[in-house]
Amino acid sequence: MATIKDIAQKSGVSVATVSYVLNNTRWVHEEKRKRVLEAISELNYVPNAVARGLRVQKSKAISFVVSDITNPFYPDLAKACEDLAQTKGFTINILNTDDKPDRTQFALNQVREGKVDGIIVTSALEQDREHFQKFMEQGYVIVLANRSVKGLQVDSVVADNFNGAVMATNHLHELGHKKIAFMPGISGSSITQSRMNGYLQAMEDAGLTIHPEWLTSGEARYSGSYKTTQFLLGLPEWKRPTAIISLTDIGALGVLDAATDLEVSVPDDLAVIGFDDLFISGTRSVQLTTVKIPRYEMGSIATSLLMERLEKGGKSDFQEIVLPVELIVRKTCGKRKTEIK
Amino acid sequence: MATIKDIAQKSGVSVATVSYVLNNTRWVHEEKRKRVLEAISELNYVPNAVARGLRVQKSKAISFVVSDITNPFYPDLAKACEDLAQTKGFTINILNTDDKPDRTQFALNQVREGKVDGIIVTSALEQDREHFQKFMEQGYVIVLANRSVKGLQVDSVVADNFNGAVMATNHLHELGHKKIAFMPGISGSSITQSRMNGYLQAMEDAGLTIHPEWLTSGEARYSGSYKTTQFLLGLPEWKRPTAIISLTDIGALGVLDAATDLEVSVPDDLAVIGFDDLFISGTRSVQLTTVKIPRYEMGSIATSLLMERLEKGGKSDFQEIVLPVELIVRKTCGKRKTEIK
DNA sequence: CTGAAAGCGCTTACAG
DNA sequence: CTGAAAGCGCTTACAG
Repeated sequence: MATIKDIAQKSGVSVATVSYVLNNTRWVHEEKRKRVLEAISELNYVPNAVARGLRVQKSKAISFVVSDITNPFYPDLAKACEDLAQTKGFTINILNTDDKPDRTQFALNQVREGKVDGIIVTSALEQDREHFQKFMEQGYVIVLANRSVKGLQVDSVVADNFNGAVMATNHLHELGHKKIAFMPGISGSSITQSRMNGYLQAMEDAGLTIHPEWLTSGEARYSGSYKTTQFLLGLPEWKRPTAIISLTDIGALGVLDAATDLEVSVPDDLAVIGFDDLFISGTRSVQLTTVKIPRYEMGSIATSLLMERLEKGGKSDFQEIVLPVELIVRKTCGKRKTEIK
Repeated sequence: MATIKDIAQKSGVSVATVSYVLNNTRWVHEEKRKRVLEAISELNYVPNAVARGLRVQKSKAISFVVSDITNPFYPDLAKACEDLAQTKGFTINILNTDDKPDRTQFALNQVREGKVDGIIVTSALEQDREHFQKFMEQGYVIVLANRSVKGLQVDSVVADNFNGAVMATNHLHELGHKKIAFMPGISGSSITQSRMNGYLQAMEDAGLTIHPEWLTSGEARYSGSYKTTQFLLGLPEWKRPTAIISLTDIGALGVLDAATDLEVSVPDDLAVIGFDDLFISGTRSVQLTTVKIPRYEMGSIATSLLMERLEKGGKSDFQEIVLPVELIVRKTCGKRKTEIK
């Protein structure tokens, strides 16, 4: 592998000059410039990014931290991140945490080690607060996407989860439902919290009462939601929900399948709403009514925030961006008001 | 940020000694050792990976190159890659190519720049052959997963696509189908090629004739497959297929939706088989019969192959691993033989 | 307009 | 058992 030294020798200039033409960072005599360029192409030279990184103390890489890239919610975020990062010459590292705090710590370490310049975390938990706080105090940069952390001063972008849940609940209420269950995900996630609050608020505003069983977690995943639905549908009729709001579309798929297996028909006997609007949800086979979360946009904005922060530095003027959501009405809630006992 | 020098000073030893205790690479007097460790924890020191990387000429990172991480086929591969890489202390870079050759070139450059030690490409195309060849001749390491490149000497892992297609075709034939269409994806991909060959072979063995229209591409995506299905189903009855093999499950979803919209019922009037066995395919709403591709295993093996090659080096003894596939019979092909005209 | 040299933060022969 | 020093491949003040 040729190095800058080889190029300098071959073209009879100093390594400094080679560096200058490489980076176009100061005027070089045309003649020399040409010789350098020739040597570069002849020796098939490509500058070593690690050496450069060490010298300028920048890696031109960022980490994208996610609980599980296998969850169809996240790839869009990751894609957006890469699309944008790439235009700025950044490379992206992906890191699955499985929502385990020590994996998140590991992610923070990547920037401490200088492997990446900053980090986007989509899997923040309440219990990460102190670690993030300390991390930022040390001058490292982080931006939160998707999940936020209460009381933490940091750049972040989240969906308007509260209102999404309000919209979902109201929609069901307008359709005549009174027994509406809300199926939360893991605790410590701001998403569960905000959506639950929206649901609670809307239920109260509608004058509807809530049975504690209606708040049983489905872990936001397929199988958890499947099981919780079995439980919910097995409740005595007076408190058996006629509608279920699932924290995610993937969870809603579990709800739908449990209903199918129990032979309760959707939307006639059970209405279901998800969150996310995954590709699959719009498919003829599924036709799930759901609250659409603008994932690509979220990833894009998170990346911009990170880039900005990387440029300007500092620990103030943090931005918290809340993206509007949209209720996508499809076929899992019924199209018209039907009498519900 | 503390450096190794700070630690050396604070604990009154040489930087060499600090390095040795850090890496546990030679015996250090217990006393000093303790002082070093103390200094490290007091100053919150974490070694700079970039400096280390420059010195040892290894980045401890690999790239995972994919056409589109947003395609639900790939995250499992990426996850497997990260899971395994992580145990070896490697970090993983993700890179979407959109099947554009220049993006693949860009990926190769990451290793030329020393940003990563090697690269796993899941998006290889026939037209990449020369570039890969040259790349490997320069001593860089690459392993192919999912898609292979004919005539290229390289470590690789692919599914047994030929037999998968044979199994799918035979299954349909046994069910009584004679007019079986096969919907290819993009050209240049070994997947389309192998599966098409399997289909062709099985059709011939069954003594079935093929109309050229039956080989119209669906681009392996939802909308392309949707359109191609409209076309196929619009053919005059004597050559309208009664069964469609889609190159992917995502494509099969498009086939299914087109059928629904055209009011041809599955499996009664149309049988469909996909490839992949995505999570969604097993769902009650879909119940797609499909050829299962062991994605996680594939990602895992690709990563092992890369790690091995990184350790032993060399340009010989390349391994080509072919993973067995499995036909998962669900509901889109009919359960029993029905008479088909 | 251009070059010699310091230095980024490590590891690792080499010498003692 | 331990340290001084070279060197990985760059960039960038500094001097001319």
